[in-house]
Amino acid sequence: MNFALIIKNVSKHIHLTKDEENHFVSFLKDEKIKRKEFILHENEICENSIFVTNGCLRGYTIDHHGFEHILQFAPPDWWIADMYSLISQKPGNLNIDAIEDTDVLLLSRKNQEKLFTDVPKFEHFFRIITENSLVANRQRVLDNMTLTAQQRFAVFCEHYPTLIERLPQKLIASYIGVTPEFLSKVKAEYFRQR
Amino acid sequence: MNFALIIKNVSKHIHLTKDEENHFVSFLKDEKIKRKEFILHENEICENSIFVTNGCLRGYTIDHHGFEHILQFAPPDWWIADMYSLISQKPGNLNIDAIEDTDVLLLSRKNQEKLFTDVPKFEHFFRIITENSLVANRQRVLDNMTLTAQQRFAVFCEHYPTLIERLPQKLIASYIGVTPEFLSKVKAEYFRQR
DNA sequence: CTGATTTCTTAATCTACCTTATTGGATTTA
DNA sequence: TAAATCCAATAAGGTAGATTAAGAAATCAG
Repeated sequence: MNFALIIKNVSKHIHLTKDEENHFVSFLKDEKIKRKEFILHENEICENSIFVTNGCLRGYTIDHHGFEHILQFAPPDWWIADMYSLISQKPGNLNIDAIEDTDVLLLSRKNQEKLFTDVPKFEHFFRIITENSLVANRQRVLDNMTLTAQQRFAVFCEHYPTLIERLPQKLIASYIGVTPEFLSKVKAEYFRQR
Repeated sequence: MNFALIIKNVSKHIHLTKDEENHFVSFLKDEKIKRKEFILHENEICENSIFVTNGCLRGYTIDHHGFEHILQFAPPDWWIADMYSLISQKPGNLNIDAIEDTDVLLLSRKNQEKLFTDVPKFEHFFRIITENSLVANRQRVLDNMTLTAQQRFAVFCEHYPTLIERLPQKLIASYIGVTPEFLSKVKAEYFRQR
């Protein structure tokens, strides 16, 4: 099992001793998810914070017309969870499935809490990444209110260049909040303009 | 100076001794903001987490057509800040001004950091409220993608009944992401339907 | 390798919401 | 108390993006 990536991820914000590293990884469980398989369904209770080491996940809801709306992609080195359900331990509205065959590490809510008491630095770590995530989400709310579809596509291209190559276009459409048909049009215009 | 409200707010998530309470409030600075006065302008660096004890603030951006888009209201018992700027200590894009004459308590970034080392429980507290805020923002992203203007208005009514009475309609329009004219129409239909 | 399925593109029509404008009432300010 | 400003409501024309449909291209499973 390869913990190098998650250790590097954590080390961006806190410094760990060898003992603390070992203690941390002992709380993790690894899992493999095949393309199109789910790791969380809506109406389930989310038990884990999920860290992606390989492949790519997506978190999305389905509206009452049956359309999918993607809240988040999780390529390698990213965390994903249904935060509402994870915190409240009530059934959530997020589906998480694999866009490609994917390897993940799972940190259960219980283990996370133990980790916080055993190694308080981790409380600091999760505060920081939660803050960063909050900042990104607030900006996304504003972008969705102030920008046109074309501008949102441009922002996505700048912000997630690796995802642009990796993802089918209709998933990007579902993330920026337009239909695949309209994104196709928007994209054609966007590239004509340069 | 009245610290009862902020102590009660903090006590929702952590338990403080008398000493810790006193230590905490010694870090706070109080300020009064008149209606229409600013406490933060865009392109400034946000130095404080702001806690409202009285009145009401709003956080918003201005787009390149000069239209305002409200990200957040802060009635009494709420925290507000330009999280991006506060964390990065770079110039932000949020304006924060007062909708009514408002009393606030300010916790500077520096004092907050001191607080975390002096009383680690506060790191826990801020992790929790940041998580809650993240959950609300993620849901807002999804609501904006999946709901019609009328449904978003209904959600706002349910979620913030006190604000509905308190705020002029055009501010609610600016929060849910429609023009005041369209909200007027939407609202008329909404109430006709019950 | 091949048929099946998924994905992308284009185009015509449609609709939720925007823009602009006007009116009258309510609040603020002088 | 007047004047100025702000605010809610309504209406008509305009636009970004949705819907539907259908063919082309790419990808996948056997």
